[in-house]
Amino acid sequence: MMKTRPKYWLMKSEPDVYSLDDLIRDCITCWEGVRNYQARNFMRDEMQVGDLMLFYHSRTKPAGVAGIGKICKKAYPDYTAWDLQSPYYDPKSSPDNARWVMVDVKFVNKFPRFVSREEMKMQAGLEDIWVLRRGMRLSIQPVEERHFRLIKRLGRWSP
DNA sequence: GCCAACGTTGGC
DNA sequence: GCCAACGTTGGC
Repeated sequence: MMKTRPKYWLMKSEPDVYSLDDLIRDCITCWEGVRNYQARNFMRDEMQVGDLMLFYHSRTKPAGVAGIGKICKKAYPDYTAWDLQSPYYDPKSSPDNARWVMVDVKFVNKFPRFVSREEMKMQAGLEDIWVLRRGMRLSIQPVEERHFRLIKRLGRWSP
């Protein structure tokens, strides 16, 4: 049986840098600054317009899922990589040969209940979600549909 | 702020 | 191409 493409994602952001509330303000944002090959490959090769993502707040207390966004533009070159002023500048990337990509994400929903990492760890059915794996620090992760459904239920999202 | 677990770099 | 050293991530 052929493995199906993931349609759900978890994307990490440090709220001090960019939070879900920032996305509410902006409505749409470009997800710049991903500088990890595995994460890039997920965006470049697998993400499609219409996919839903869990907006995960990392490096904060508490960490966890704040809400939902939707991929609204497929992968295109991350131009911050060739912007000398950008913290994401990478001399190995250029307009002729873009090494990094980004997607655009549109705001969908802020959970009525923040779903903390602690709660996720307690939750039966989430034992094998990537984000809870030991040592897992990938900033873009595929999420199984059953995990996505469970988390949006915990967040009391009823579209 | 500590530090374990990763990912990347570069000497050999 | 190995692997030690270094830099980063991110929970705690």
